[in-house]
Amino acid sequence: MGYQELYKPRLSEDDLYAIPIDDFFKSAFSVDCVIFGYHEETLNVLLIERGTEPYANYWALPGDLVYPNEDLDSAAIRVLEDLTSVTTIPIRQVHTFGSVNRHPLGRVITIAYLALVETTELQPQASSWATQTKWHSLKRLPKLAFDHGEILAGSLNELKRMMLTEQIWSRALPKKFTITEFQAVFETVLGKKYDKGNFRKKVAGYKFLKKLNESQTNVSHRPSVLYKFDEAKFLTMKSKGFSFDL
Amino acid sequence: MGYQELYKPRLSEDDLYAIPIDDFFKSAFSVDCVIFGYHEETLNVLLIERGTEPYANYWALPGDLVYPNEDLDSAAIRVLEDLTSVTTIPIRQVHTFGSVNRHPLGRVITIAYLALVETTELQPQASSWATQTKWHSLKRLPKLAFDHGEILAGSLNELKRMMLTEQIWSRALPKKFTITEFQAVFETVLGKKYDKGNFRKKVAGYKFLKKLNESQTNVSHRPSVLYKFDEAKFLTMKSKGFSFDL
DNA sequence: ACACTAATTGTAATATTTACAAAAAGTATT
DNA sequence: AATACTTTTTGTAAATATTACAATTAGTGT
Repeated sequence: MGYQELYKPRLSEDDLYAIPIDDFFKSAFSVDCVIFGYHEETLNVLLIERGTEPYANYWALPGDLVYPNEDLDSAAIRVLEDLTSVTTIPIRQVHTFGSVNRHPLGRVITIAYLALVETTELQPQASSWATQTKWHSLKRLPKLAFDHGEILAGSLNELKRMMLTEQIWSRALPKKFTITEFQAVFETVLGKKYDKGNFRKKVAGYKFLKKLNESQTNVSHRPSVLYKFDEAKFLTMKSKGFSFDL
Repeated sequence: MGYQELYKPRLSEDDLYAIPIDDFFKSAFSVDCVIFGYHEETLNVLLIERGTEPYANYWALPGDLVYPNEDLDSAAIRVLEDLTSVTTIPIRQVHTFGSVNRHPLGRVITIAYLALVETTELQPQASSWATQTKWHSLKRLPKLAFDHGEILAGSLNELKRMMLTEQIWSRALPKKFTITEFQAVFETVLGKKYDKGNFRKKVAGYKFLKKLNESQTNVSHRPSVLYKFDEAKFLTMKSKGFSFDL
């Protein structure tokens, strides 16, 4: 009995018990990293150009197969570094994509991870089998390899959700930032505009935004006071159910 | 070179290219279903007793290996039915758990799915290698097989999140329900209490809760007006960013 | 000193939330 | 039939929060 016949989606109980357990262990899984980059009111995503089959010369999310003795989270960090030299950014699991025919070489499901960073904080450099790595504006995307278009779309939705409940926005800003900059990140990612006076009043009161005794310099207008993010306070509030209501 | 040596988490580029691609295709994946059941202010979870190794005689989430030509979502539905005879409930992917040593037979990552239903709407019946299936109160849980304790804990958090953004609560209620019943589902799952007058005023205005020309009968107090859920209206509002603010 | 720009504060009109209290609509009991 | 009882449903006043702007402030550049 060939595979196609044996592994039809619904098996009778007898068929089920007839499959040797080892026959299940013929699949692989990969991780794909959706690295969003924010800079000056625009949102980008970090892509690589594939230098190897399948989908050679296509643009793709940085991703690769997971080693048999490697945890998923570690794999995502490792793969990202292998392909783009990007390191030490916090990534979060988003969703697992597992259509039967999504990969031409066999059954490969992929676990998507995402991050949001300040575009200029990273120095991506292609390595391993990636021939290029480049930030792409979300407004002009090339055709992507595999089902990466779908993965990207799903991850963008998840990013929007996380903006309101997680501290994921914090890496899109410098260590010290103004309320105006803070507002711009939310406006860009969520695609909404807010009144600046009202936004400030709502947000400047949060304990996790710590006002510093410092202001902008060299701006040709009233300099803005700088704030920094107090992650510990944020996590306390989050554990009590905090989320942004913007 | 043995596996343990070859597949150390960080390989040099030369090592990487030395691994034959087929060596990656030695893993398997499973799905695990976290079926929460709500009934009269208590929350349960549906467990099976395993009749087979590994973890024979342990209680576990209904779950099993995915066939090589089976989509993940289909697999979750199929496995749930195979083990518990439960069918036609909507399930949602939650998270993928992939620690290297989580499964004694080899590298198996598992994709967790969850659902929330009215406990009495299901007639679970053990079948296949499940020897029993039973609702367990979340307050008194047995020791679970594999990492299912962790999966359950994570899924409960996800359930709470989904209560505010998805229509997942709708299956915990009968077709026609009172605002008081609606409130009790939220109170139970989220573990909070709300003022009944204020809750009603906030919620009864939502377009997706359609007031019927019907009331409770045979209750020894003022009978409550019945409502039904208009899913289409909910989905419209959701696509515009609606979420409960409770 | 004055113009210019964006940050920051102020404000009045609305709208919402909160904590209760009161009324309503049934059944059960006297 | 009247009264008690229970939970639903409506009402309300005080406190808060939101909204849409306007005015003020604190710098730089001319």
